[in-house]
Amino acid sequence: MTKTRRATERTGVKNMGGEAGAIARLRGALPSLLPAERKVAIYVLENQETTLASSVGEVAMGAQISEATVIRFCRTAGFLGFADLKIGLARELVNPLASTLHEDVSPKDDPSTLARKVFGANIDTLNDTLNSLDPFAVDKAGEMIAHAGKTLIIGVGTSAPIAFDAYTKLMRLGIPVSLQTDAHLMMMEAALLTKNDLILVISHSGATKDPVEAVQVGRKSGGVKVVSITNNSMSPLAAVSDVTLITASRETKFRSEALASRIAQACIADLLYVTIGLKTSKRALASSRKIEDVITAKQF
Amino acid sequence: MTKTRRATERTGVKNMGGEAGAIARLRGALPSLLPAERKVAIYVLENQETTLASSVGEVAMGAQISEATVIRFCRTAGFLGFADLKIGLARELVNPLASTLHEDVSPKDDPSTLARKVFGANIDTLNDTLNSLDPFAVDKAGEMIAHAGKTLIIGVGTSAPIAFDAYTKLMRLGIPVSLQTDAHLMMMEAALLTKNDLILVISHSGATKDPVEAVQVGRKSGGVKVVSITNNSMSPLAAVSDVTLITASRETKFRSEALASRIAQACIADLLYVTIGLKTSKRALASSRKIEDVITAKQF
DNA sequence: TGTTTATGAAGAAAAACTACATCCTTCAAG
DNA sequence: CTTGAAGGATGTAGTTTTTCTTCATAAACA
Repeated sequence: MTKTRRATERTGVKNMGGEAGAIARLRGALPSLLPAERKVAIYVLENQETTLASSVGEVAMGAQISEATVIRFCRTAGFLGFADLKIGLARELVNPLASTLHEDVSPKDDPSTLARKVFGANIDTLNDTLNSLDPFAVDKAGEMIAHAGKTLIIGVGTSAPIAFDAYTKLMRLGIPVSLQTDAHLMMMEAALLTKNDLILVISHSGATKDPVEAVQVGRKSGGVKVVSITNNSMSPLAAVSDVTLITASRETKFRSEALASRIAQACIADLLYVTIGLKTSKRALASSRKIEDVITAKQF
Repeated sequence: MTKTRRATERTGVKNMGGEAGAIARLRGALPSLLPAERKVAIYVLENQETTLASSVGEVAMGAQISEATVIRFCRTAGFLGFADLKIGLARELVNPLASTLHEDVSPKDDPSTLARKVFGANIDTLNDTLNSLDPFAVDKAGEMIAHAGKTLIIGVGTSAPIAFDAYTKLMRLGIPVSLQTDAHLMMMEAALLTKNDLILVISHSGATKDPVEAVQVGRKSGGVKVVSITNNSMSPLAAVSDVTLITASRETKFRSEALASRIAQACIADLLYVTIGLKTSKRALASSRKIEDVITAKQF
């Protein structure tokens, strides 16, 4: 017990099997370690791959100290034991195969490579979008939707599924929302909106005629607010929007740009959903509880 | 030696400590394993986190077989032993501690933090799904869809937008595909399918009555093939599917699990799209060129 | 010189692994 | 169809290896 207390005092590590990454924990513990223990830490940090394949005895030999010290070190650094340290280390060591290769796909790719490329491309798209996205624009959009009398979501073609997706999300929150993916109907509904209302437009290019025209109708007749999700900040759509949320995407041969950006559009919709949910949490929680009850009845 | 030879012959695994990812190796070995060994493989695949903290005895108990079988399995699957398997597994498992931001969102989060959390959660979901996804199942599904007489895509509720999304993608490839998100219509259309046809089902829980019933109708009346995208490998849906593609998702307070998995479902649809595109590249290229021409006419 | 603390040696405990016995399954001969 | 031999699959029990603990010794400091 005395020893345990000492170790804890020295390193300040509280919960074993702790919260920080293994390597960070090793480094962080370094200054407060006893000389013999520090030897272990240094050896492990310098021989990470080797350590994974070694036993306590081998590490002890490598670090020129006793086995007991290796074990003591593991505990001091906040691991449950030597095995735990190895597991923690392994989790951080990037699997060499996992590294993203985001060149284009090829018919020669085996299924596994293909999966990594496609998922990798989508992950890159999300990262790129996150980096270029203006969080305050999202916040403002959320605020506007949360306080709008009614929100009309529109999108045609490949953007229609995303509009649909956004609709199911906002609907869940219990806010007044409607969806139109038909060019004629969206224009009709837009014409009926007032200045308390809002149109949320999804359009990759931002240049598709139908949704832009619907927006213009809404603006002219009722003075509605407009939030758009698009890949093009210079587009006609952006020009008629109060808030524009921009996606970032790279085109590849088999996945046209429009396709790649959809995942980013969906993710922005997701972010809007969470943002609005937090702003209206009482209503949102009540709504999602009601929804869950109903859904359960629909299952086996 | 005899035993080692047998194992090698059965699995075709050559280099121990091998080159493929651990999870891929486990899955790849599955079909050629003995019944008792397969139990271990299934247990490990379904309890990856638990396995990392378990001893041979605990895994044996969990999989309801002997310790010896666990060890034998490790060798058959191409690992040096149980410890090696654990290390391999740890290397692939996304370190839950590494994505510190993954905790739940809070009303106190500023817009920027919120954006990072939501995008981060979605990126994690994609990573998790990629790690647990069986690429060969995707390949097989792609093959089946590419050669099917006709593919009916179904999904209700929150899965409907994803079904819609999958529809627009496959449609682009020029393959015969239809979409039904209405419970009655999907059942009617399913009843008309023949054994050359295929149903692609999207259902997060895999337990929603309507799509499963539609699949049963299709199976009974026409003997159609079934591919499903779901989060639950043990679901009623999986039980009636020829190929099941599994998403991985973690639930958080404001983003129910069903919502989190949608991005993974969309990404799998994306992967199917690319897979099929490569298999039918001539037709696919011709189709997308035609589509691009038409779309341009719809823009400013 | 006494006390505290760091370290290692040796042995206890636990885990991983092996050898073998038993129990199936299969298949061929009666 | 039955029987039994052969071979393979699996579990039991024992062996080896590895991890961890205890305690004695050595070093540091007062």
